[in-house]
Formats: sequence, structure tokens, C-alpha cells
Amino acid sequence: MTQTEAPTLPKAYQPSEVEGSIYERWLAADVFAPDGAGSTADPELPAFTIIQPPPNVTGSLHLGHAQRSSVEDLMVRHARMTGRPTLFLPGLDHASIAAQFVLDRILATEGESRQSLGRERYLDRMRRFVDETRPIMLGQQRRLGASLDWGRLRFTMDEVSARAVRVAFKRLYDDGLAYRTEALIHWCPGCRTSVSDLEVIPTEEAGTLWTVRYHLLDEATGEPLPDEALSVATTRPETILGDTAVAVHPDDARFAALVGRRVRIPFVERDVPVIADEAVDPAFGTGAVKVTPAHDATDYEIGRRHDLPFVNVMNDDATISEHGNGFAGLDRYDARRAILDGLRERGDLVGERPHEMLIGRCQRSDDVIEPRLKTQWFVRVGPLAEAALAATRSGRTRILPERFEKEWEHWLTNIHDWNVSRQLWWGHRIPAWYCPDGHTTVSDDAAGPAACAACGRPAEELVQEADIFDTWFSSGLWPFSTLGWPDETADYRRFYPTSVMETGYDILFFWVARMVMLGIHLTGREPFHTVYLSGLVRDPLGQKMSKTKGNVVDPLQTIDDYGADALRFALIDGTAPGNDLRLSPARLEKGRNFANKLWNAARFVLGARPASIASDAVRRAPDPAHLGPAERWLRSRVAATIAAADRAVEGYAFGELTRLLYDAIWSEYCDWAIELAKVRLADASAAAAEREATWWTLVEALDAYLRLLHPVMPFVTEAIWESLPHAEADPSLLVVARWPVVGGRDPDVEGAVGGLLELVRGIRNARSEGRIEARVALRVDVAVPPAFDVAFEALAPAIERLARARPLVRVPDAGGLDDVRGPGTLTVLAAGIEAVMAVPGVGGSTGSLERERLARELTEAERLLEAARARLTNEQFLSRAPERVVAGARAREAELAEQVERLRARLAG
RNA sequence: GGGCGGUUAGCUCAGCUGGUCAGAGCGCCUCGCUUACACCGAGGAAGUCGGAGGUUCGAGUCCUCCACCGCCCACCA
Repeated sequence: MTQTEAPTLPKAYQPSEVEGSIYERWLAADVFAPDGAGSTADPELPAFTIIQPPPNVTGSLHLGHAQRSSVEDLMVRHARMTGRPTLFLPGLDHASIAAQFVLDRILATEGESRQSLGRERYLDRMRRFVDETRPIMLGQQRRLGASLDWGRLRFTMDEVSARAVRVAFKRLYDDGLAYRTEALIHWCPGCRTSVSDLEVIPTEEAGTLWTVRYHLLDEATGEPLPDEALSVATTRPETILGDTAVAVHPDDARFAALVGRRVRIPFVERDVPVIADEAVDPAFGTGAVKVTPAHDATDYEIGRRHDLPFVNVMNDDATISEHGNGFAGLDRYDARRAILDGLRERGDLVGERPHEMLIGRCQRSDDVIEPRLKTQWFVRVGPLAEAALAATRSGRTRILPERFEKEWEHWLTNIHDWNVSRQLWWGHRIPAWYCPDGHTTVSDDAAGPAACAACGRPAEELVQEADIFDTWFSSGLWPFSTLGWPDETADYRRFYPTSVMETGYDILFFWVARMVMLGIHLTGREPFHTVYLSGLVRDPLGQKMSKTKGNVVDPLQTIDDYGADALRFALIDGTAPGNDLRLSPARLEKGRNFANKLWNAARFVLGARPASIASDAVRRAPDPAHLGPAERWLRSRVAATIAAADRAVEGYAFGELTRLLYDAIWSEYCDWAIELAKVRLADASAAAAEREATWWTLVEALDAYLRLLHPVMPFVTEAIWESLPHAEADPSLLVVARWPVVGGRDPDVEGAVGGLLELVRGIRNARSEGRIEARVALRVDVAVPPAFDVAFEALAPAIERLARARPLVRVPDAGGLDDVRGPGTLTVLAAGIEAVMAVPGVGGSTGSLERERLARELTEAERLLEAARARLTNEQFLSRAPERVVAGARAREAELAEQVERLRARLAG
């Protein structure tokens, strides 16, 4: 008996049947935590910490999460296998505005609302809600196989984060980097809160540009002159109610005489000055601009320069305020219509034309944003941005792909102060207290300050700020707040600064920039050394996935259909950092098929175990004394693959990593190594030691490939590894096994065996072109050059089988082939090996076929040879190209020359 | 109005610092003897690497310009 019993593994890999239990086994073994019971980390090695964007607590897993988690998990699994202590910390973000948006919609279906519940009841409701949604996201990450350290699960609204937020804010305040002031902010009437610059999406829309006449005042009487007026252009007539000046360019001769005079603003009957300001573009509209300092950014600046009054004409709900006289209470757009009607009646609406413009819309609600004057907390970002820029410029923080560093530069050099106040409820309340005398006390004490810091009034008389922080404020502390900061905890000392921050490029500014700015200021160190930006996952047509388009792919369904490994593979294979990815069924199928291929290769190997090796044998290296050329070839190729995989991982070239493993496993291991091994394993005449060496070589290579592929496809590799013999030093789970070490290469063997494989390919090719039935074995005579001698002798049986060349006859040299060459033969040339295949039954008809084929090959070879010679006759090339390149070219030339010579001889003969 | 990216086989995309890099998967065409795998095997056809210049001994790979497509940033009312 040479074979053991058939393996019990099913014929096709069934991800759904193994993934769940494997994840459970990892958890039970406690291998994800750097200090877990099953960890095999070497505490002497530097820690590797990866920062994952904490998903929204109320969300569910989408492909963006899946992609990021796949990449993050790849990195952390690789690091773990190298023996480094790794930290991959799971977390959830309270996502204040997004969460409120979700809850408000639910409340609406229940006939309730934020307002009807009130702050406390609303927050209670929210806490219950997130308790329900929390497990969803966490469970989904497990389905993907993310090796997160669940024991360190954190939430941006937990007490540790809350404390970090308070301490961070107080530090900023004490350092003069947080201040409260009345300023123009972006107001979203739909969300009833201010939003940051980044949350305003400029949207192209067809608007209208109206031209309005403002009547100049009679300088003597102070009354408006019916016939003397100044025309201004506006796209927002309702802001007329807040106008406190009209501005013209200082050099504009048309209006020079009017500067200093006054006009009357209609409806509010306010008299305002005509002023000169550089900000006015004389070429646009009428050249004169109405100035509404409380509702427009440019006007705000003009207002500050000229000390104009700021009249706020809009309420929180975008209705006109009490300053809008007769229009008070009207919705902004109703007011617009009413004002236009009024202007028409007065005869002061003198122009109206369509106007393409950019309107700011709320990222969340899509409502039109209104610039408004409001008292808010701001973070002074100038010095923080400087430090963040210094981090990237010095290389202490690196952004991948590098091109994003330019955007980073541009954004940080033009950054405005960050409005951190939100008029929402779900979030961290700003720890500022106001006393009746107008003093502000910022405290990092959970209980609040004991007294006003300025006047000592007791706590009872102080009122806490009602606003909460922008959700990104707490997210910005994530790399260190999760490690216990501001305390110098063991985790903080061990894992901070972190290693890699991975996220989508769409939140580079929202989040990454804030983490770097806050991290440097608060901890004195860059929070991570590398920012790896992923591209966005799109649908097969390249469109962004969105619920409204209905093209959203549910990762869980995909995992059900294809397996988590296939999804992970699909999200990584063939991608480059920062490049978007179109996810199609074809990509998923490639991943699934790959997993299946690997599975079946393993089934073969397990089933091919020589009977002389016990089923529970401890893995050992193949006996060098019994290695044949095929085995040496495989070991050398594995070494090459490990080296290439190392390079890919070091270069964050994960798309390259999968490509190369796919090739190595499918096109080398399965297509050739296994096929070669089959022959030797089945050879009853071979010594048991030889069969064992062959098998152990297969096992060794498979083991290495499983390790290399594990970070990408953790489930199927773990499942296979479980059945494979392990070495004494191996742990029982692949997840904590060691990343393979590059072994020695053997160029001679790679060349010799590679040449023979090419011969097989050549024979197959000739058979195919000769339309020879697959089942027919043909005699092949081969002239084997000395370099292939040993390999040929050992692999002749394999060549017979793989090329269906039977008998395979060796002749002393190429000349010997002439004896067998004839009308019924085909000639094959491969890597310096020449063979003649007999084609019985075809008879003389091979002649034209043969000539045709050889002529084609000759033409191609001559073309290449000509090009090679052209290079070598070029003086410039010889003198300027490096030695290595010239030598390569010479070798190439010689090789081609020989090939051409042979082909010519064959054609002549 | 600035800035960035993309344009490589029918489709989706790799090609790192210029010298076997013209590749992969899918699709297509032929054929399937061989108990690991039809989620498979063997063979094949298919691209003047968007266009035009330039640098270089040598350019998908660097520079300039142009054409489409996409993205980011921007206070023209």
C-alpha cells in the first residue's frame, strides 16, 4: 500500500461551514490580544499598532468597512506572524449627527421627535438605541475575520473617551487654542446645528441673479431720491433684510462719487453707507454689492473692515427673524418670493437672469446651508496645522500614496479655525461653564468646576454650555484616548505612537488631519508614522454605492455567497493604494476559485501521504539526500516567492502580494510542482525515502504558502493548516504561526527544471497545433544539452506523463535527431532543448504544418535578434549603458542567434 | 479659478525608483487522456500602453503641450 485512505475534506471548499468555527477557535485561544493567552509575540520586538476608523455605532457593515478591515487585518496578521506584539483595537464612534439623523427618522415613524422628547429623554432613547445597534457592527467585523482585540473594545462615548475629551479641551483652552466667539458659521436648518467647512458640499445649481435698485438718499433731507439709485446684484434677495452697506471697488470710477453717500434698504427702511472695498469685483453684476455681514463670508469680512452693523435676519429654523420686519416668521424661500414681489411693486427689481452657481448643501441632510452669525467654540488651528505640516515634511508621518501629501499640504496651509460647537444633544457636552458675570470656566473635572475661575461664584450659579462637540473632536483623540490617555498607562507606553493609520482618502481631512494636529499638540508626538489611504469601493459601473441608487452590495450577503476569504481577496487583489475599486462578481469569483484551488491542492497533498509516514507525524524538513530536481526547484521557487512577498508587504503593495501568491500557488505549485510530484509519489520503484522527501517538500511548500496567504485569506488557510502536519515548534493555530523565512535559491536547478517545463509546454503546443488527440501518446526524441542532464534523467517519467510523450527517447545530440526527423514529425525547440515528435497517421501532412510553424517562429526570432543586434552595434549603448545591461543583451543575442540558426537548419532540412 | 488623478488586450485592472514589462482575471476560440480541483486541465487569438512633441544609448515608465473622464480645494454677490 502506497497511499493512505482518501482525505475526509469535502471536494469543494465550503466557507460557510468552516469560517464561523475557526473564528470561535481564534477567540477561544485568545490570540488576538498582544498579551493574550495564545499570543506567541516576542515582547522584545517593537509593537505594531494599527488604527482602524471606528465605524458608526448605528451603522451596519458596508463594503468600505469591509475593504478597510481587510487591509488592516492583512497588515496586523502579517505583523503578528513576524512575532511582533500587535494591537488592532476595535471601536465604535457615537457619530453624533449621523446617529441623531438615524434616530430622528425612527422617532418620526413613532410620532415623536427630538423636540417632543426633550434633551434627557432623547438621550436615554439614544442610549437604548445604540445598545441595540452596537452588536450588529461588531458581529459583522467578526464575519470578515478581523483579528481585533475584543477585550479592548472602546466607544467614543465611554467614560475614558469622555475624560480624554475634557482634558484635551481644557489643554487647548489653557494653551489659547480654544476660544469662544461670535462668528459666521455654516448653519444647517435641517439639522438645526452648525457644521464645519468640510460638511458643506458645494453643489452646482441653476439659480437666478436679480438686480435690485437701492435708492440714494438726498444729502440735504436724508430722504430717498426716487430717481437716483444704485443697482446691486443678488442671488439671495431675502438677505436684503440684513444689508448694512453697499460696497464698490475703490478704483471703480463709475461709483467714485457715490462712496460716502447713503442708500435706503427697502422694507427694513435702513439707511446704510456706500463704501469702497477691494473685495468687490467691478466686472461682476453691476459692480456694486449689497453687504450682508451676518449672512455671507465675504460680506462678513467687509463688515469687519468697515465696522458695519451685523444684522442677523434668520432664525434656527431658517425663518426670518424679528429683524426682518414684516417678513418675520416667514420661511426663507417664502420671504424671498415676498421680497421679490415687493421690489417689483416698488419698481426696484430691474433685472433677472438665470445664473449657474454653487450652493452649499449639508453633507448629512442635503439642506441648503445658511451662513449665520453665531456664538460658538472654535479651535485655533494655525499652530496645530503648522505642526502637522512639519510632521509630513520631515517624514515623521508618511502618507501613502504620496500624492495625497500635496492635498494635505494645500488643505493645511489654507485651513480655517475649526468650529467645534454643535447644537446637538448626542455627544460630548462642551466642558465650559458660564457665570452670571459673563466669565467662562473650562474644567476637565467630570463633576464640573467648583466655582467660577474668575470671580469665584459657586458652582450652583454656573451654567454649562449646552452645545456638544463636533463628533470628529473625540475621533481626533482616538489613537491615544483608546490607550488610556491622559494617563500614562501600560498600553499607552507600549503602543503609542501607533504604527499605521488606515482609512479611505475621503476622510483624510475630517479625521486624519485632526488626529495628527491634536495628537502632536496633546501628546507631543505624531500619532502614527504611516497613513495608508485606501480607495473607494464602487459598483461594477464605477458609481459610488448609495442607498438611493440602490446599488449597494451587502458584504454579509457576499460573505454568504462567496466566503469571507473571497471577499477579502477581491477587495485587495489588483488594487493600488488610493485607487478606487470596482467590485464585480468576477473579482469575487476569482477569490472564491482561488480558495477552492488551494483547498483542493491541500486535499491532494494530504491524500498523497506515503504510507510510511504516520498520519500524525510531526513535520520535518525533507531529507536533502533524497531531493530530486523537482523538489529542489520547488524549494527554490518558494524561496523566491517568500522574498517577493516580503518586498510587497514592506512596500504596502498588497495588490501585488495577492498577484504573486496567486501565481505561485496556482501556476507553479498546482500546475507544476504537484504534477511533477505525482509521478515520483506513484513510482513504486522509487525508494520510500525518496517518496517521503517528495511529500515533505510538498508539505513544506504548502505550509509556506499557507503562511504567506494567511493575512489575506485567513479562514481557508487556517482550515487547511489544521490538517497539515506541524513542526514541534509550531503553535496549533496558523494565526500565530511564524511568517516564513526566505530560504536559499538554486539558480541552476531553476534553470534546468524551468527549461524542461518549457519543453513540456512546447510539446503540448505542437500537439495542439498538430490537432493530435489528447489521449494519444507520441514518441518524442530529445537532444538534451549537458546543463539539463541531471534534471532530465530524474524528470523523464514526469515529462512522459505531462507531455504524453511515450516513449521519450534521449539522443546524444541535436545531430542525432536527424535520423528520426521526417515527413511525419514535428520539431520542438525550447530553452536550448530540441525535440522531435513523431506524428503517426498524419504522414506527409506534417510537412506543411511543420514548415508553417517553424517559419513563424523563425520570423519572430529574427525580429528579436535584429533588435538585439541593433542595440549591440550602437556605440552609445555599449559605452553608456551599465555593464549588467550590456552583458544581458549579449547573452540574449547569443541565445537568439542560436535559436535562429536551428530554425533555419530545420527549415532547410 | 487653482490643484490632483485616470486614459495599457472586448471588459475590469496590475505594471515600485526608465533597460526580457507588454502582464493578470474575466470573456472569446480549440480540445479535454490524466481519481486534488469543471469554483477544473491543456493550447490559442487579442494591445503601435489616449494624441503630439521632447529628454535619453534606451520610455506605458521622465518632461512639455493637447483631448476626454473623474476627484479635491476655492468668499464672484
